[in-house]
Amino acid sequence: MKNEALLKASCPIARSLGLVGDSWTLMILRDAFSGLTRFDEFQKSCNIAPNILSRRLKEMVGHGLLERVSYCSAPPRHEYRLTDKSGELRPIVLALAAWGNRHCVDGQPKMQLVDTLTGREVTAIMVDKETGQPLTVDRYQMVPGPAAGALLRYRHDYIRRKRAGQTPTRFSPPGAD
Amino acid sequence: MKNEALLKASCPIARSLGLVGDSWTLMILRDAFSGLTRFDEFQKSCNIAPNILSRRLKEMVGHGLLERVSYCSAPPRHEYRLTDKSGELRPIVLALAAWGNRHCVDGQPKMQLVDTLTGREVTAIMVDKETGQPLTVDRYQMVPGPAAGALLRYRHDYIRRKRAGQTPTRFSPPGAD
DNA sequence: CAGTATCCTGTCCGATACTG
DNA sequence: CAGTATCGGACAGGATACTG
Repeated sequence: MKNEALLKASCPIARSLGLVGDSWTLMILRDAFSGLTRFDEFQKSCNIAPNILSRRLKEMVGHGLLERVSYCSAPPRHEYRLTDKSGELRPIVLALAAWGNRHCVDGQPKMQLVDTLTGREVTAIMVDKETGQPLTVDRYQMVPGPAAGALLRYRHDYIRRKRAGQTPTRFSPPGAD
Repeated sequence: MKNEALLKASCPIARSLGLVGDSWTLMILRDAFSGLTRFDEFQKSCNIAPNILSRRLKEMVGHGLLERVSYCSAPPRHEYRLTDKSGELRPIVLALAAWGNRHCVDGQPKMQLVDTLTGREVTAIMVDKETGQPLTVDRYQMVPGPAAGALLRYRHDYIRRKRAGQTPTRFSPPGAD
């Protein structure tokens, strides 16, 4: 899937994936969340080729996921810092780690989320900020917003008909969206 | 990054990315979460080439993310259903959508998470299941677990020294992990 | 409909060498 | 250290045609 195509998509998930739907990017963010900031730290921790890392870091800076900050003038040295934008991805990456521990690891976990105040291992869940309720399928759903395009609306309608049991003719959304 | 390499990695995030660190996979899951189940539904909704979709669906079934269920015998027809494993990714994908709405969309949101009981738009946050506290950086952190390998431990130690101000020699972890 | 089979192209990536 | 430059191979992805 082309990155640029995703970035222009109408669905917010698709657009997000255009920015962070790449394994290297997420691996770099993982390291940044744990405190790494420098080129060779990322390179060795991720075990990524320097040219690839260079390209990725530039893209991420360009997308506002990292900030390139000089911390030494002679010789010139930079570090890559998280931004507010990428900082907000931290819970998502943590959730992915927890999911991986449950489903992709055999035996004991290799990394785990803890409450540093108590040392207790933490189970993270997503909740409605207002009510504190977990985001169950029956109650919480994505629906087309005010700016939704034709494809999004069509899909939502189609699914409602499908759920109602009237499996409709077939899925034939209007042109591009 | 090779998928197989990620799947064998020691870090749970890397392993998760080996399964779902691909844009098409996440796009298909997005559609599955919203209720689509059939080949042509995915194909048209994602606008993905049929051969690619076919490959992806097989991989996902092989990885336990989807289940292929026959719902009609003549002619033979199948649908792809979410599993428990992939169902647990739903909050993560929702969180990604919310992040995308905040940071990757200009103007009004195209899709939004609502409480279907009230119609109110929902802000989703990750919390500690026990305490209900949001996962702030200062209090909640990933640490090496009982089965952590050498690289994971080295990185964690290195970062602690780095945080303590004693920026140590440099990042040179032990060999593979 | 629900896919499979081919072919072709782009590009992502890894390896390596080089530089201020 | 913190990158850049170059090169070749593997593979993902798009288009298209075909089938039960």
